[in-house]
Amino acid sequence: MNFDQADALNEAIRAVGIRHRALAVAALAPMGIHPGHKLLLLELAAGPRTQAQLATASGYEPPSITESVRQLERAGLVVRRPSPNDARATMVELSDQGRSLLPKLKAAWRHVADQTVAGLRITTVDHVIEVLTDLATGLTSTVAPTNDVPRYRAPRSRTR
Amino acid sequence: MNFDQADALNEAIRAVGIRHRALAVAALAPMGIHPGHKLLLLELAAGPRTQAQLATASGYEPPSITESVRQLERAGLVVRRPSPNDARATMVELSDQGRSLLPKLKAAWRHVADQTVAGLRITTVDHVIEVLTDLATGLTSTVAPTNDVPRYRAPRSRTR
DNA sequence: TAGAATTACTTAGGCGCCTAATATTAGGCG
DNA sequence: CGCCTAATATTAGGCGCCTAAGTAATTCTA
Repeated sequence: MNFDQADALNEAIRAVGIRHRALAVAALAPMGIHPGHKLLLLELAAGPRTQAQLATASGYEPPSITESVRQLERAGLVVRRPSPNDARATMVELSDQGRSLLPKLKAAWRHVADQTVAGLRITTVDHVIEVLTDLATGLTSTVAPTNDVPRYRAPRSRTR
Repeated sequence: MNFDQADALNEAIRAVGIRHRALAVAALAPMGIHPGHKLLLLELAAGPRTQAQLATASGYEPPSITESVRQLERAGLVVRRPSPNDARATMVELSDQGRSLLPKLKAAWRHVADQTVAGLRITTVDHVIEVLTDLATGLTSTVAPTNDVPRYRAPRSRTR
């Protein structure tokens, strides 16, 4: 690939990412949450989860989960309680308030997608989804093996 | 658009953005710079610029430019000097060291693009560029008018 | 030409997410 | 049973970028 093509590709990805995130932030702000929260809430819609499960599902690191869950709890959207099976783990689940927010959340999420494709000139929505999905799965399989370290390494030992 | 389509689109964009950025970070790290710096260096390759011009060209806010230029200066890639025409403005230009880094920088940038499309299964590179460019330009014209405030508002007055 | 508005940049502080390091619990195995 | 390793969660601190608010210089305008 020549430089101009590469630059066009890279910059388009960067621009799309930034703009899309801006749309998501704007759509979710009225509910008092941000894009990272949305992922967790929608995952919790399927049932209670430990924080480790939330980390895997969302792709965020455990410390980020700790903080986000704390924020969601403070907002009253989520409840934390110790796991009955594992004294290390914390179960997180939607509160009634959190559950009642889901429809509005999904509507906002659809709105973001609609806005994202509203300005298309030469392609169709299906087309965009197809290409982006292909790109995303290709990237996931390309990037992941590069750093074949697990996402979260437990401490090697208690030394020092 | 139904929810599953919307979610697929949104998540694909999110995933592509994250992965792509990870690739860019990895490719630029050996040179001691990060993706935000790259934009500035490549803009400066075309000639000296004021920080305000860099802000407009890169899409970053002036305080971010201040910090990034400071880092690039500390790394010896860039030189700052007062503008001869305007005592408020600072001219930024590449140092010899910065200029000599450009070829490696462009190579890394091409490498990122190559990696990005390496995993494609059902589309071609040209296709991806076409779709993403369409999406990016559509988004720019959709998002920008929403908040039709200039990117950087000077203080209204010296009050209080 | 003097005051008001605008522009260039900086400082201060926040936010979302990260890595490193740590405490605690769980489970495999001699 | 007693280790040793792995897993869960947290604290501490960093990074890139942001907004708000401030200073100083310039331009507009009445």
